[in-house]
Amino acid sequence: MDEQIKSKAYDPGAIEEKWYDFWLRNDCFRPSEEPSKVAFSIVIPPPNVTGSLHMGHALNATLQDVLARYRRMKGCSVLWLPGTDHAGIATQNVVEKQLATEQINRHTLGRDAFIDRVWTWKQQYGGHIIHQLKKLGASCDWSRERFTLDEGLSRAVREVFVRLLEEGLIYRSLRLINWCPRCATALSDLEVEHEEMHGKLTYIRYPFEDNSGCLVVATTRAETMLGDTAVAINPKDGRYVGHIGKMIKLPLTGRLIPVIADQQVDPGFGTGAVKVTPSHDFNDEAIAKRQTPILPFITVIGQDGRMTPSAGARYSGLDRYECRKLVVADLKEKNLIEKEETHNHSIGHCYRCKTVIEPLSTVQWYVKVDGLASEAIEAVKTSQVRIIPDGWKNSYFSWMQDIRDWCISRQIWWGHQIPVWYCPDCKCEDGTPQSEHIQVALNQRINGLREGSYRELTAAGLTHKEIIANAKDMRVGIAVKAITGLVDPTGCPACGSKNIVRDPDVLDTWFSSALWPFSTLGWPDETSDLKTFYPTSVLVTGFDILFFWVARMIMMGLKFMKDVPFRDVYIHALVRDEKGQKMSKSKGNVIDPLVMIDRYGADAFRFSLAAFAAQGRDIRFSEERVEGYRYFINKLYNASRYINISIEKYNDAKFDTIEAINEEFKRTDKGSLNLPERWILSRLANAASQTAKGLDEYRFNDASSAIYQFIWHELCDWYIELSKTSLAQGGASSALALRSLMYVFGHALRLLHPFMPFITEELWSMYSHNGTSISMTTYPEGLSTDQEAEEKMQYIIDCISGVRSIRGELNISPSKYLNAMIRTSSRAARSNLANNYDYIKNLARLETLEISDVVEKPKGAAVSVKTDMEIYIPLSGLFNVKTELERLDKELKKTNDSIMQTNKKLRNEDFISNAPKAVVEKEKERYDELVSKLDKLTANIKNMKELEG
RNA sequence: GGGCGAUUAGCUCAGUGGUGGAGCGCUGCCUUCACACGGCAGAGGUCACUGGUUCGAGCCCAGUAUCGCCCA
Repeated sequence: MDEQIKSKAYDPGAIEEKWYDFWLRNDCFRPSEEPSKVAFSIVIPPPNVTGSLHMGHALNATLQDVLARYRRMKGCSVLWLPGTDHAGIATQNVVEKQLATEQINRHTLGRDAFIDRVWTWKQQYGGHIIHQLKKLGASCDWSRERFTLDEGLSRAVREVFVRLLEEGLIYRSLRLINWCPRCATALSDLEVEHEEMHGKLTYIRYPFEDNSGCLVVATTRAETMLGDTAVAINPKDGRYVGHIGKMIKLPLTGRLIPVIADQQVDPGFGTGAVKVTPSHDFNDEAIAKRQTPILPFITVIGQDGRMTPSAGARYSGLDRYECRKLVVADLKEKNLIEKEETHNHSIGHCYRCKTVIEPLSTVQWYVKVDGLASEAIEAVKTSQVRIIPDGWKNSYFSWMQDIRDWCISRQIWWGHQIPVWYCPDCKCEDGTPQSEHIQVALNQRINGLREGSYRELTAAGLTHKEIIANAKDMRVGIAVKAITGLVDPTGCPACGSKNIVRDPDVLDTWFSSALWPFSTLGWPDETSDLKTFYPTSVLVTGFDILFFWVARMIMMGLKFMKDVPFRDVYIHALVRDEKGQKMSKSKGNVIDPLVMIDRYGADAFRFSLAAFAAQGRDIRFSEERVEGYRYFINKLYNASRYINISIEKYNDAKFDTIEAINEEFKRTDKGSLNLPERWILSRLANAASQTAKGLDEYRFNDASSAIYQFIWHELCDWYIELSKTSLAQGGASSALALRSLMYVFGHALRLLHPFMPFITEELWSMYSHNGTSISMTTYPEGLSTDQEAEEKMQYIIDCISGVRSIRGELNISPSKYLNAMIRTSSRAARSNLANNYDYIKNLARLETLEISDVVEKPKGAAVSVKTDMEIYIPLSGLFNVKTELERLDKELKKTNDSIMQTNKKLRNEDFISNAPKAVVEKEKERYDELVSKLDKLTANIKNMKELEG
């Protein structure tokens, strides 16, 4: 026997790596080439290349692996494609921090050198998370691993961008966007998190130009008043209508601004008069654009979050919050502050760095999404894409229905640079040279200039090359025509100039992620992978990226593949700590999956995650549960030990292979088996169908609990105990029990394999079998249940439990063997009991057992009353009659309550006439059984009382 | 402000109109021959509240309360 099996406790650490290597060596994770097999594919939600495995990834990967292994065993050609995304802002941040320790920044380094640095970093540290997935047992096809900045994926991005641009679905626009002053880039609406903050509402007096008094406006951002270009009131607000058209002399600046009317002004907010800062507030921008002519935009806060020269000399250069304090102080001094109130309002923060975002007016690239979105809505409405659980459909629809155009340009360097060039030598439509609209900031002062338009720089003597080499940033006005193409242009197609400049921005990382389900399969080439595996079968992900990613993949898939990217979307819960709080580094409540694996083994950890994965919103993760499943594994391990030990002890000849035994059972007439074997085979069939059903419906908790219940509470608690009797009998009985153990246990291992790949492989390897790996075997299906065996066995179990119950409640030691008498009037029941005589005797620990329809009630016997069975245990003098009476009384009361309940139903004519016939019949049967039980209990209590008396 | 969800045993949670479940914890007995990471037996419930629909409601509907999430 294997040395390891002699140990009483299972040690996961010792074997997991061994089996993972084994699977890789045997190519277990590659899709099968057999054309007859049904394709099943999953693309992994690409984790951030800077990331390391957290609980969310672990849950996500576990569920995918369970599905992948399950489908593989079901005979599919399974592709689970792994990879990472380049995480533009996050990765750039990491490398910039590294540079800062060397006292340099990306501008001193230059764009190309900086990008080289990021690649170097990526080779060294990136994708760490991918290797961590292996610890979890993930059965990804590593030969197909992808990265969003790979050559192939970049080609897909280029193709999509160019086509959308040519179709007019990608365009540039000057408008307010969410700007993160720390990351120094634009963000999409989704990348802004709104958070309720305590703030102050400052009431400022705005004097009329004609000295006819003041209008009081309320604001939470006093510093923006420097950029006000109007005061707005609601045209229906009687308090103010008379003021419309009057001019206000804006304090601290002296600028004259009008009082205007706008429908959207809420008369209930503040004083009902609001200041309008079109350059720094989304609502104000809308108000400004509704006016004719539109209101002026004055930008007083710059991209660095500091005040611009337009804010006035006193404030220019100040941080926006410093400036707020100074503005309020200055206004106070002039007695222009009416009051300050505390005020809660929600403020947008950068989702990466949590800096308060600043709405800024800039030119950015957008995807026009309304058309794409309506098709994507249709795909879900018609169930071309199923969202599971379908409660998420509502969120999806409501977001998609009022979706706004997607800002895709980012002012960073790490990512897919926008494939657009501009020609400074051409003219705009209005006749101005395009070079005037190309604004360049230089790294250093050259020829006396630090920045200027391309035209100014060339006028100052700079060459095109010098400009490109020293450009720190470049902003191109929307009047300038975009040049694009699938290959980089070498000159301007209109004028032939070679002096073209490339748009410096890169695309939002989610732009490339949106293409993931087809770009990873080789698109735009028509590869065989694409043909075989697209659309993918299921996407497994968390709801936090439903909009960021899932919705966008559906849009892009429909647009470019003319088909949905996946048939099913299974949305799993978020993992929280046991108090229900989000795990975060700052709270210090993060549980590291690798620590869990280290402590309890990957199998126990995976099983916990699957068992936790009920279809809900969140999971409260508890380490205790993991520990519990480690105990389960130990139980399984010891069951295997028992079987191994038994094979050695009772089978001198070489034991058959698992496959041979499976074949043998296929041919065996079930009627020839003993009851325990028939029963456990039936229960196995039940467990197999429950487990498969759970997995088919993405009910991972149901699937895992079905197999758990079967292995522990049916196989171990009952069948293994029953088998000891058979084994001890020797001969045919023993041989049959051994084979049954092997058959059932082998099936249980296969059912469990998708959840617990390591232990099942380890145990599988200890038995003789033909194939290489359990992961290459087939998933049990088509097993049949045996109703008769289940009923008969239940009767035996009730009988054994009845004896144990008496023993337990009267505190009789298991070491004491008892004498029992069973009375039942049913001949079939008596024959069932007689046929299973030894099992009952051994499991109930009986010295003698008498079965009859006319048992004389012994004096001083404890009794257990079942529906059509009474069990007597003569214990004269060994037990307290009073205790026993109490026990019976309790049972009597319970039975009585049930009778009342049932009787009430049966007396109800509406129930009899309206309920389904089967339900009524069942209820009647139940009533009869209960009454019979009550009679017996009453008789026994009477008997007992006589004894007492 | 709009929307979604939750409320079931001490705790964490399943529950699909027809006899309320699991894991952990708790109590008692037991070193029993695969496993004390174990076995056996038990205790523990106003299914948040109020109404309604139904022969029948933890489940469906309406409202209330509390908590949570998403969007603005």
